[in-house]
Amino acid sequence: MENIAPALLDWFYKNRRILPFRTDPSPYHVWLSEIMLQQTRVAAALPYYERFLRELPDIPALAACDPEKLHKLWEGLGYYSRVRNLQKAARIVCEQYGGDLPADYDALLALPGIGEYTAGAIASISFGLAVPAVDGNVLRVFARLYNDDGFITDPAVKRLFTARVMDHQPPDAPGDYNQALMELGALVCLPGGEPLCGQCPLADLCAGRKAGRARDLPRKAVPKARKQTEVTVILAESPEGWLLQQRPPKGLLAGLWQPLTFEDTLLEGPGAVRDALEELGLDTGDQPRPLPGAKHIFSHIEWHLHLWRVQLPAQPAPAGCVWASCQALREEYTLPGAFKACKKEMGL
DNA sequence: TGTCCACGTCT
DNA sequence: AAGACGTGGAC
Repeated sequence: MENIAPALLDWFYKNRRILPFRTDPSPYHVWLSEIMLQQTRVAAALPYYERFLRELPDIPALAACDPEKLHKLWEGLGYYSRVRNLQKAARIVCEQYGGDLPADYDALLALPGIGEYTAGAIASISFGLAVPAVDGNVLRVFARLYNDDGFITDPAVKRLFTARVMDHQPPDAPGDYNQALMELGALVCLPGGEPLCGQCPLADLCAGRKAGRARDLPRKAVPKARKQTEVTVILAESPEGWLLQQRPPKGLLAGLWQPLTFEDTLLEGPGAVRDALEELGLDTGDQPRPLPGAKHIFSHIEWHLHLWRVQLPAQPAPAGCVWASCQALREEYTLPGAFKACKKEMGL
């Protein structure tokens, strides 16, 4: 196939979006933006990006940040391990590389939270190294360009596509080329529905378009059904504030805070709720009152939330729990989006 | 309402 | 190799 880079780069220089991490593509800026943009849309990530850099303008500041504050800066973005790995990596960078990211693909790849895609993005965009940066956009563009039926969820298919990406990469502009492919996927070679082939600089070269199959590509495996889970949440209030507990350090929503939550558990009726409170050694007060249910969908689990509200007398918080005022809840404790309905009920 | 985006990284 | 890991917005 004819080399796509000339037409692609020409299009990119005329049509690319002005984004903050492009205005100053320092290694730290590109790193942070790429981590934030994993599984997250540009529009959703931008306000987080600006605030994060205001609070933590460089890698040493990130390394030194209080982990609880770090969670707070990420609250609402999801995949919280991303920000924990970001800090782990920042500390390694400070200890091993004097606070600057290494200009080396393999060294980047070895850092926590940096996989093939992110290592390639930083190496090519910030350091000008001739390596690939293949994300979902690029896989879609190449599935169509080559009219390739392979499942892009298959690692072997990804390797083949990556080799093709490198076949077209100009040695003097690897970063622009990688970004141009992603930008084309984001603005023109759109997922689902109808790609905007009329605006595509590669339309004449595109085998998928020629075959009338662009909209059917890429192919991917059928996703597994989500596990359905019943979850009971008790919003317990005392004169000291709301009762919060911290989640375990591993697994789903690790280390984040929540109201009293019983996963895989359906407490039926106020009697069962009161028993659960007494089980924790709490002095129960008024009769627990049921609230409207709620649903939260994770990528792999569906929570059916059963909410209760109860007023308790002033007393010490059980082990692993705290009483938190609304202000403390806003400023210090990170509650994941799964508890959106609870936050509303608690006046947050 | 349900599906897709959303391969990204770690285990 | 395959499952774990969040969220919100478009359609």
